[in-house]
Amino acid sequence: MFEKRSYCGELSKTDIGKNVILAGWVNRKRDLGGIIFIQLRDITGILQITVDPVKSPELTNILNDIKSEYCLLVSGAVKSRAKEAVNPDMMTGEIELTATTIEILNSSPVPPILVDTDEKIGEDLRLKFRFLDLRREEMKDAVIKRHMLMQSARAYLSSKRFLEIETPLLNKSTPEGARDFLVPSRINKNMFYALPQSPQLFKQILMISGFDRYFQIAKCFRDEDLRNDRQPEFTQIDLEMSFITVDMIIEIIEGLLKIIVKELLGKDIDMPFKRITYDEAMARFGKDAPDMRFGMELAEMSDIFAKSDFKVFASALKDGGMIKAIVFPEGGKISRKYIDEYTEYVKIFKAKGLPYARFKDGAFDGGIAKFLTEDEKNALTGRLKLKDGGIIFFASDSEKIVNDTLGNLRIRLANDFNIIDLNILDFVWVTDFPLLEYNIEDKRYYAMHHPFTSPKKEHIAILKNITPDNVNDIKAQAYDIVLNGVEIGGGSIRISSTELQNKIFSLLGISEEEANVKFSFLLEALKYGAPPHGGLALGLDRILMLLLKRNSLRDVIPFPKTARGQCLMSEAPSYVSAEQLDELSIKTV
RNA sequence: GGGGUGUUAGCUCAGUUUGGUUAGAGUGCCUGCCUGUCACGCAGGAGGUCGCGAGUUCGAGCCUCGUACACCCCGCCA
Repeated sequence: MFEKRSYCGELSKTDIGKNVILAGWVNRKRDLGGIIFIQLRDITGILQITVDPVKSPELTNILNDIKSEYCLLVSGAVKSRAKEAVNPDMMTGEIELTATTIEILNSSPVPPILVDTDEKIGEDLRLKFRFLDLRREEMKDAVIKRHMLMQSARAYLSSKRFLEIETPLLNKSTPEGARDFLVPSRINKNMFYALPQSPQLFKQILMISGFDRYFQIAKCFRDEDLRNDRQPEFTQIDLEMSFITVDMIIEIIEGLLKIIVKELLGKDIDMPFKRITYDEAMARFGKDAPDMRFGMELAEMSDIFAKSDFKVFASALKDGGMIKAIVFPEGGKISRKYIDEYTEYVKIFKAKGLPYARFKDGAFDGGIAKFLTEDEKNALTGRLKLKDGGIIFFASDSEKIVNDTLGNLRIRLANDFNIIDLNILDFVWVTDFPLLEYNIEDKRYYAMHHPFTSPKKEHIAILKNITPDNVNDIKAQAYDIVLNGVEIGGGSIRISSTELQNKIFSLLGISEEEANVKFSFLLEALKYGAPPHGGLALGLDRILMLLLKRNSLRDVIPFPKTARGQCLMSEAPSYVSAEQLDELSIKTV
């Protein structure tokens, strides 16, 4: 029977008259008394099965038993529907199957969540009963699109001479970066493997080994707190190339993203993508992942208010801070209630307040308008290209707080007033990231990307005289790819010289000894004719989330974790037996 | 580590300015009727530890405190 199975969603008018066998689940059953309809669902779609108890009395008993989510094997003839019975909203709405036999392959209790519903089901329930949730159209679509994405990435990269090579999941722990998930070694008492945060070191080794183009659809693990766009285990399309330039990498990735978008959405996207430097992104959008689908850019105001008597501005400047502003054009929509809400909102980013002023009938009004001098008003009007009805929001504080405040407020306003065209796919490269950043509390430098990132050639010289003040002038050959304001990937040209690598380690406060303990195999390998190389990793889950317009990574991962890192279905993580712990020489507290 | 929102029937939610008799709706489920439905329809019915634990009160779904879980945000995520 199963050998000759047809699929519900693949039958059409051309199959009319054929006898077919279908296997699937009961989506809905409609018992009209004299006639019974069963919507049968399989991976491809839904087909209506009709049964006439008068003509098929032998099916009557079985029909009484059949309920939602029963698993059935049905045989019968494909028939065209009468004109008035056609359902235009259904893919198979012109045909139906008149059942001659129905076998119940398995029954089902009343499902706790309805598969065929548009109603929003609580996420905890969906995760607990994921096997039912995955039967829902939305999830099924995500899983299928995920497959399509992976297949088209494999085909494309293979065609560009990339080899798919696996790297170990059981790795050495490296304290730099995110927290590692640790795996105890039974054979080596008191020792631990770490699950990879990314295959970074191994893919560089592969370059040195001469596999000059590598890719992997790689599972990565980071033991950090979760968000709607962050899971403890996630998937990267990871790649690395030898003998390349930043432009070459960018071109290959643009080609990859283009075919992915074409495959999943049937859309053509324009190439090449926009490019913006990190410094410009921070200046204009306040974020290193700018959402450029709308305006309302941040404007520098420090010079205009250099002599301001307004205490908030004056003290911010005196403390070495800055002043920026954004304009929301439809200020009339911003009621007192919104102002209060946003004033509260920006406190999240450590802003002390949210100064604002309205521009109406050629004059400033409300908020801090009364503190503005004529010169300041004129300068504001010009720089912000103020139009009637606009409202200006200011931030004055340290650069970080100012950018965080206005960068996030800008997005918040755009969302609250629906000014973003959600059909746009806005890809942008962010280039020239700083190589290092200085942490005031720890009084040391940290790698912005990772310690193997190459500085721009022309900036290597500055490394000798690095200070917390000029650290930002040293740019890396590092780049992120951003889609609609979300980072979907990043990479860099790597350091291929032992000498430079050691120099960077010393700047990062990693002693030669320490570096040898942590990265000995890479440092050793670099000596043996390491080719210039670089690469990038794309967040597969995030790309899928954005392309399918889902709000969370959990909606594009078949079996995701909750915000506390638990799997509500399998109930991982869990306690383990004393015997297991004994074997590993581990004591719990 | 910190902040916010939520938790009431299987599911999605309402629950009244201000605490007051027997906690409601839609849907699902069960029973009956129904030969062209497609969110079938009609009639009837069952279904509740108001997350959990304390407290205030004559009286708590509602107020207070604690706690668990889910989601969102800050920190964190080279």
